[in-house]
Amino acid sequence: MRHLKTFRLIEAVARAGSMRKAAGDMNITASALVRRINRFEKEFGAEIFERLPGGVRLNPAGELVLHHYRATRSDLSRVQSQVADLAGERRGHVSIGCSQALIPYFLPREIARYRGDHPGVTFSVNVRDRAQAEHELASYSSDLALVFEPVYLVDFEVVHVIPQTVNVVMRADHPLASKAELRLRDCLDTPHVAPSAKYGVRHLLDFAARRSTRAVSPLVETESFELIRHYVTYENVIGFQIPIGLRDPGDGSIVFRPISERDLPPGNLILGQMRGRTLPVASARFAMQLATALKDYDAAIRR
Amino acid sequence: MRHLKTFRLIEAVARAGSMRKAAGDMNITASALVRRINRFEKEFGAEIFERLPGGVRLNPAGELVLHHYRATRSDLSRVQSQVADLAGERRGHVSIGCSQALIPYFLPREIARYRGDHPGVTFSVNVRDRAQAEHELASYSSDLALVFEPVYLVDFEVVHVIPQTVNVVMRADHPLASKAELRLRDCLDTPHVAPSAKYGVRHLLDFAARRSTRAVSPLVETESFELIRHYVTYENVIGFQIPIGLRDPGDGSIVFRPISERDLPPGNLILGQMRGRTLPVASARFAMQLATALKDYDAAIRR
DNA sequence: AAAGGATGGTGCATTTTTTGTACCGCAACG
DNA sequence: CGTTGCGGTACAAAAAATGCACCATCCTTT
Repeated sequence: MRHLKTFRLIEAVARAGSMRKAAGDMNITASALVRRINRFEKEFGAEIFERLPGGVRLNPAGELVLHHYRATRSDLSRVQSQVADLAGERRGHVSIGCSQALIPYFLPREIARYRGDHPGVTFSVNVRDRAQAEHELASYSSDLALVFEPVYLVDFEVVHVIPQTVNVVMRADHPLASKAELRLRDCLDTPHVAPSAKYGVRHLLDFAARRSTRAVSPLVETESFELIRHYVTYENVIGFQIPIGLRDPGDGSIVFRPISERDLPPGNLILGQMRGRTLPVASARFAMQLATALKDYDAAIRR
Repeated sequence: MRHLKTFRLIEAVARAGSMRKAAGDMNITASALVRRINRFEKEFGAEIFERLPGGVRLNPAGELVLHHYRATRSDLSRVQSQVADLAGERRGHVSIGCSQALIPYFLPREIARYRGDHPGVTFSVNVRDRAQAEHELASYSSDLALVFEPVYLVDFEVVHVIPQTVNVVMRADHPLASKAELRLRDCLDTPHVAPSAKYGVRHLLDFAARRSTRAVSPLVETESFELIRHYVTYENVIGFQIPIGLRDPGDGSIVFRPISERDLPPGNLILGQMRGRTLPVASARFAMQLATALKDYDAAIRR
């Protein structure tokens, strides 16, 4: 779409922080770019950039314009995919920002299942912490977010939610493995590995620990749940993860046990989108599939 | 905004039903227009118009594109007015589609009051029946609708609602003028003037009459409530209108009496906008003012 | 303090894009 | 069976966007 070229340039300038750099990025001359920007500002009726010594920066008006542009672009591609859909082509693209727990089992299975029905649809899947995931929805960088314990920004709209109890992960020969359900104090008294503060699991643990005037003091703190899952097989300590990110290998190499709800209320695993946005058909349909899959999963682990 | 020129052309073609006519309307050559449309369809990836012998017509994909364009244009002008607002200029434009009852007293007063605070803001006010008013919201032709007994299309979002009882309008020397409240049967037994079927007042009357196996049989049927209001001063018959469109002149030339709620439930006077749309600042602010004005008005006529 | 380098901005020639003119093939209509 | 109006196209003219060389300004470095 040629019409939107100026907006792409504006976006490039905002990103680069300098017209000359942006010109280089977009393979045009600085002069051409400067004139486009200036002409746009004149037509628009207001300046979009602050001119600073050493570069430019978006002013508040520019932020609004950029947001408008992103909304427009997203809506146009929605229209395109909708048209392709009614032409029977069933193509499109779905982009998801999600928590790490969804990466190993849940999302791959669901994506594969969806692509089984609609081979023309492509996906981008990116791991994001809960704040990032919501921010990317607001900037139209993602269509969907599937995150544990989101921070609930204003533009976040819940599509589906299931509760998830934090589980302890450990080797089968760990002393705590014999119990069916663990108390929080047992976990805190035992050497443990934990995710860093920006993750929902840690947030719940910290909150519950504070309530009993205790503290989470991990011997290894990491941003990677994959590391946690593997670390407990190398040193006989415990880790934490939510059930949807876990699967019993069956060989007893690792087991997982829920933490009692008396100590730690279940957190919410939430599928969300940007408030008020009409998603492209493919994303909307995939969101529906995810919602029912989450519902079925939740029903399954409760029986 | 030059970028949106192609869309304006598409709109013109859709309206004219023919490329050559549209080219004339837009003061360009048919060939230029044809190429723009064709190039757009190629870039967009689908045809937008059906080519018929004798002209063209939007296909479903084209309807989607046109809708996208209108949404984009509306959002851009919203951004512009928002920018103007944060620059302290307080200018903008508000367009309203409303029922006739709002024309003589309520809207002029509210608009004048608003313009007292914000002289830079301009208005368009158009009388529309309830179906039209809602349709114009959906096509971004109006920002707000203020209608009696709307038909409630899917995209209609209620901002504020107050009940309004249908009143009988007549001269002070009419036999029915002596009663404080009228029964429906008295009205139907008396020669009466009524609005045509597409208006909410008539809809309520018809509905109530059917319930008592009667019928509204007006001796004059009109689309103009102004005519009704004046007609009853020339021939001693009764007419109908809702209170917000009436004001006691004080000289006894006309009086109005409510129809008993036992016979005719109050209808709803509703302020609405398009669902999910972010209005320009001026329109949003005026909508808030209207909402409180309606609330105050309703409280006043109840005491 | 002077020099150097990077920034946004501008005049002018050049290239790319868009438009206008003239024309074609086609279908409906009288 | 020609006429009329339709969408579509080749080619030249007009218009717009771009690239190049250059300027004034500011900050950093020497």
